[in-house]
Amino acid sequence: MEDRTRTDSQEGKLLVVDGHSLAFRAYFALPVESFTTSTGHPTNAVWGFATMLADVIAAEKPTHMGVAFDVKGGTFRNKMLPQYKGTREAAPEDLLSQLPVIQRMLKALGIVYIEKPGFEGDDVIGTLATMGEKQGFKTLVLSGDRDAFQLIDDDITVLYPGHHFKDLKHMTPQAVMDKYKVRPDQYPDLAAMRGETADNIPGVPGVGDGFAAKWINQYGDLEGVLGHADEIGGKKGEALRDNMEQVRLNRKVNALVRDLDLGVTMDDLKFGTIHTDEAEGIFKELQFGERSQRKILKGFSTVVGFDPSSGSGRGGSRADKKADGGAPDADQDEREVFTQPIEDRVDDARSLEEWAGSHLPDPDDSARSTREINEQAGRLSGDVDTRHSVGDDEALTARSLDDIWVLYADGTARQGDYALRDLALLSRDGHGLVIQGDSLDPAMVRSLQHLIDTRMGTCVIHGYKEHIHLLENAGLSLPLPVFDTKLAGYLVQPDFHADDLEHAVAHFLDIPVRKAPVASQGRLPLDAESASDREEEGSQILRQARYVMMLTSKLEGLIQERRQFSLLRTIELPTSYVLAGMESEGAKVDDARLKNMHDQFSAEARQAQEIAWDRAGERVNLQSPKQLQKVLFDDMGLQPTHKTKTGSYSTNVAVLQDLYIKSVDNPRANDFLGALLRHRETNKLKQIVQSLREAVNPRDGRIHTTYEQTVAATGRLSSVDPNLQNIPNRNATGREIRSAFVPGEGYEALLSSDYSQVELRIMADLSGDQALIDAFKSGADFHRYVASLVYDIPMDDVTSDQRSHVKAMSYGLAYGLSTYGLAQQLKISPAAADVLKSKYFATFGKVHDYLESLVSDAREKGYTETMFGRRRYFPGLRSTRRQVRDAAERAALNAPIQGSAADIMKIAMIKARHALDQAGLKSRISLQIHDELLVEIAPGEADRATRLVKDSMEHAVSLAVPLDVSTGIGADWQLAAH
DNA sequence: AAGAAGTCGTT
DNA sequence: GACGTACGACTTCTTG
Repeated sequence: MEDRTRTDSQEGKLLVVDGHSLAFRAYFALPVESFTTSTGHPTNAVWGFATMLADVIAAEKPTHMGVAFDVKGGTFRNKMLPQYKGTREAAPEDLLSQLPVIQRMLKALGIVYIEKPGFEGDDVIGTLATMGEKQGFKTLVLSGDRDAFQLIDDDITVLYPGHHFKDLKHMTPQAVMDKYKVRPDQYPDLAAMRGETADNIPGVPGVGDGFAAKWINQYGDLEGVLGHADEIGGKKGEALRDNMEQVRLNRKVNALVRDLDLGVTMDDLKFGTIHTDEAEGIFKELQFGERSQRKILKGFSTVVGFDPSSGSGRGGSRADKKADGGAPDADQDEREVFTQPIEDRVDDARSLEEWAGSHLPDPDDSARSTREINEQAGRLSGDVDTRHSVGDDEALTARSLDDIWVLYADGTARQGDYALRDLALLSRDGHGLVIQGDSLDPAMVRSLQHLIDTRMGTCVIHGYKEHIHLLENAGLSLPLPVFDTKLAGYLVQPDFHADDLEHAVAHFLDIPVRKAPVASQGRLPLDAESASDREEEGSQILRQARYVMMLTSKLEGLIQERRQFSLLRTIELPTSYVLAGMESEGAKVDDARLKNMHDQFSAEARQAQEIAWDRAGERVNLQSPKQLQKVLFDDMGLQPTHKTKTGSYSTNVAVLQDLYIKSVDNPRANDFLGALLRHRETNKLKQIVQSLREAVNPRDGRIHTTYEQTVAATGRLSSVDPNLQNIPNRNATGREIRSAFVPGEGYEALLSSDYSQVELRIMADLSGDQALIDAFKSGADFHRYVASLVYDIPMDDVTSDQRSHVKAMSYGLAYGLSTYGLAQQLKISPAAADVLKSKYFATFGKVHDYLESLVSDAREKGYTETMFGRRRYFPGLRSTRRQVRDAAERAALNAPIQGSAADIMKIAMIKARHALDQAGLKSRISLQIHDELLVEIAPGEADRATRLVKDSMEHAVSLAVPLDVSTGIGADWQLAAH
């Protein structure tokens, strides 16, 4: 915390604390699960309160102090405003029970606390602060209640917790001006108009801080604003006029009383004696860790010169420490381990090696290199047997992660451009090394590479794929690490999305975490950064590395418990390696073709727009659902058919097409709808083409997408920046865009290789339904074959309608499709859909049983599992809300099927990459679109590459049915389709 | 500038 | 009263 202590006045420094608001904030900021005694008593509010107070006292060193509390029973405010704090009164029992404990603790620590019946803590605070000021004290008010802002002036500062409890904002007059654009004394005027959700005080609807401030500055104060309410136009003006009474009332309620008779003098607020025994007794009762106790006592004692070490002699600490004495203990009370690693420095290759020698685990017995990826892939050689393991989890698990180190790199990675900033190496003994990317000379790179190659078997990384890119930028290659906390976190909880490392730590370790400042995101050119900035960054990156270390112990346990180690090491990590390669290489596009398409789509969209505008009689924004609603349903008087989630009338294609058909008698509307539909389509295509063009890296004319490996809850990949997994394919016009994807220089063709009906084949395997298995083994047209079974007619007699109905039914199964949905999709009656479904299940009884069992198992266990042990949890299955439950059931039905398909494709990619490398081919995997691989083919390699890729995919796993892969080769992606 | 809502592209 | 999974991206509109 930076030192903001101003020159203290002669009289001293007074700290006034809003006990309730602070306890309240602490309670909600800290997860109660991780702050509970063994007897089940919550302690999070007490702990947060005590540590924050200790911090503030240590940092500000006040001479006098008082804590104010609210008293049970109403105050004068409730009489004016019955709903006042209506929401807050319902404070959870878990919090209320902690308030007396806090008061006991304060007493033991020699701190005065004050309650005044009929008034709030706020009024006590206002009074104390005023008293202090009058007597010449510098005053600090620690409060999480913004009403306190009105007290601020040159001598009174409010310490206000930011979004993260514990980073306190020093609210000075200037800080209030900066944030709210009004003076502190005007703040209550502003708050009266805005309202206060936390206190259940309604403001003027639609008016926030911004508008309130604007008006106050225009008219001077609240009365000025209300006096001129007539002059304020728009909805907000109207709302203001409608709520003048409420606002006046709010203003009365939020004024703090500053002249209560509390019966205390400043002398009473001096620090008393700390009753160490009593305090420690309370801490013990609360089961605070030893470190917490010391920290709290030390904080409070700053001001009275108390030495914590004298009073708290205690039995020996835990015996599981590492040999080298003073090193931080990795296993200590995790919620308060923020001990910064010891930061070491090296500036040449030799000292780097020495550092590694004395701090990192010993080199592995066999030197590793990127070849390990091949060893890993080697384990996948031959068919992987489905039931259901890609490795021996026991054996892998036996490799303990005790002796590990963390490699953490920081930098930017985007669309094929990668820049390493800093690199941190953190050892288990608490020593950390920070190396600036731009300080790496060739000798250091060589040392570093050697260090990495020989120690990757003990290295933990957070995000292997990203690290491959960053290190690649520095000329370093990165073999498989032993563990990846990002991937592990994803396997443990695939639907949790951590935005960053800090978020993941906060989530998995249940601790409050300081958010990394974003300021370092390259806003300043490097040379403009001061030395201290870089230094700050050094400790920053070590802190991140420390987080990775902390995550490792937690996640390792969870992964072992779930037996997902082989999933992580044999599928996910090698997949990262393959993806990194694909991202670096990118996919070549023919920009001339893209430009052509763009011009064409633009022209068509413009044309359609002209017609639409003409028929509408106004220049409606065709991309604004809101404006379209007005034109269609108000002006033209068409009948809306479908509502959106929020209750407005939908204007999506289905509706527009429906309206189009129904409006044959209304040429104006009909023309408009036709033009609108054409505009929708062409404009969308235009956008897609445009975004592709913008994504082309000028360095190589290629598009480098980023595959997200930890986003899709089912285990699939996703593609961003740009998304290359949703390039149009359904109709001819859109499909044209695929012709812009071409082989790059040195390559002669593209190979498209995709699985046919993987998901259905997985269902056949998992359900063991003999009829379905036979259908696949027959080698006949699958859907036709199934239709002939379902309708009990010869294959030759199956009509195209029957075939497509059965096809839709088959796919619908895996999605938990309702008969209603099926009927809609096939445009048949719900009754007919129902008949189809019964016939289908009569034919494939075991499929039905399997799907049922999937859901009931999930309900029982709480999760589903893929063939390779990828889990997904479904809390929604126990929801009392039907809609939520139904959705969860459908997802639970789909997850193991879609997820197993994803597992299989990942294995296939690893194998294909391995096979291509082994054969010494230049051809390379370019894109993955869930069940399709697009491969860039080098001259003369078409046949061999096709065979290797097809084979890798077909033999990724062996199921009860064969995996069928169809391939095609062409001069562009569209021509490669088959 | 950020977020919500609506729409639509893929598998 | 809704009614197929899983995503990413674009635009508008509102709010700040």
